[in-house]
Amino acid sequence: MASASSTTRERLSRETLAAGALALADREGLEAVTIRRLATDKSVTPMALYWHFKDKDAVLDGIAEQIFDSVVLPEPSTGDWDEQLREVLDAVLAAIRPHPLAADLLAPRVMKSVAGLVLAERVIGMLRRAGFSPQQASQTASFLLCSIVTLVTSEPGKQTNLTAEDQENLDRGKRAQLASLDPKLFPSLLESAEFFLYCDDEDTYFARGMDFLVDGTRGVRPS
Amino acid sequence: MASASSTTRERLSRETLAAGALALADREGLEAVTIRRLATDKSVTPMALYWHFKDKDAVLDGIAEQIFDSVVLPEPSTGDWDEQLREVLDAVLAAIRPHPLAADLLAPRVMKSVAGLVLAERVIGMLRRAGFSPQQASQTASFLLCSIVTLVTSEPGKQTNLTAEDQENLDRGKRAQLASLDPKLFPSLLESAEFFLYCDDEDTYFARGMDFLVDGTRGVRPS
DNA sequence: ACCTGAACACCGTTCAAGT
DNA sequence: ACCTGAACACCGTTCAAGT
Repeated sequence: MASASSTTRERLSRETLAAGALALADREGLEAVTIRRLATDKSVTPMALYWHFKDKDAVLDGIAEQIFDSVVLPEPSTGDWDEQLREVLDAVLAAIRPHPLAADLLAPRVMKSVAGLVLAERVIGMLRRAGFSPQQASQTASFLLCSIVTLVTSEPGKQTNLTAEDQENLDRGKRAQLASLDPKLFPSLLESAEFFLYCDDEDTYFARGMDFLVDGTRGVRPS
Repeated sequence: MASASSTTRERLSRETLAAGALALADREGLEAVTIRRLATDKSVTPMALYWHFKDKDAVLDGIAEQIFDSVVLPEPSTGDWDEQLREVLDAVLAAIRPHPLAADLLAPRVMKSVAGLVLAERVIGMLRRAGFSPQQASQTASFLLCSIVTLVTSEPGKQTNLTAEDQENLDRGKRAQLASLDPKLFPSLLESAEFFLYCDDEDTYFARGMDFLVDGTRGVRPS
């Protein structure tokens, strides 16, 4: 009977659809996230999604929301303001790192999920207590989130979702293009050529990024 | 006769098409930049564009190239490395600021135009002389460019291209959403609410952003 | 060299209708 | 409440053909 069929489709829900969308983005990139693709993946008609989401942008909101939900904010510590900032930024980075292909959705959507709001409140509050004005605090907080996204999305070698051989071909092409440059005109570029293609130590890459952000924040801190 | 007609179409060229594409992006955003739209704007068939550009991505490359071309790099000065860095970053910012709706194209395309390569060489060279390793120099340079783009694209109130009234409606909605938050839970967010919607002084906003970037770079500088 | 015409395989979305 | 069918207005792109 129908109930025994292994292909019976379970009911759709906002949550399972959003989870499917995030998984798809992680595997194939944001361009692959389309209403029609999502529908066929769930063996359903495209229009079925419109019951659960207002439009495609709401689906993307759902992806972002899941990532914000995965941020585990540390307990407020007793350290200096810059140590506390570092701990929170580390938590955000940890949540975003698994999703380099979806991270671009986050910055414009902080205010559209409660987890995003909680995160923003946390960072802005910390900056306020560190002496920032409301305006500076909100601007700095938003810049910090954007920067973490930038670190994740522009890590050398991580911006793509190709097969190993396609990746190799693309790398070979870039290497050739760089190698064809005049060494008199582009000495530093040629010297660093390899490091545009891959990142040999991700952890120190991100650690340095975090150092940069905390130092930068210290630099613009009033008085 | 036809030669006297004011509507005679002049010959297409890669340059005029790319200029039209940039102007369109500036006016209506990147989503408006489509092969078909560009074609009808130039009173031509969509397929005509494929003579001048390999595909749509090449059109976007053309937009990015124009912005990179508009960067006027300062003469190498005799100041400290951080002063020189600041001067170059200011030049990049000045070139990107007029194009908030197209700026997202830049970061992945630095290596695809000569102006981009020249810019990258300049920054990486400066960082090398300041003591950065080739790897750190290239990573920092790429992060700096991304950050300038971030400053421009995420300036409060500038992420959109709506009519004045649509903008007001949207702002009213956001204000209402923020105002509905629990003041016990989101005190700092409510305090800064206005500053998510507009930026009262763009110049100091950008100046502080540049301070942040130079201080951050100082912070991660070796030894 | 430069452009057109017709066609294909995709999109998001609306609206009425089914259960 | 939840999903389908048919239709519309868009995309990018290929391929053969015109001048």
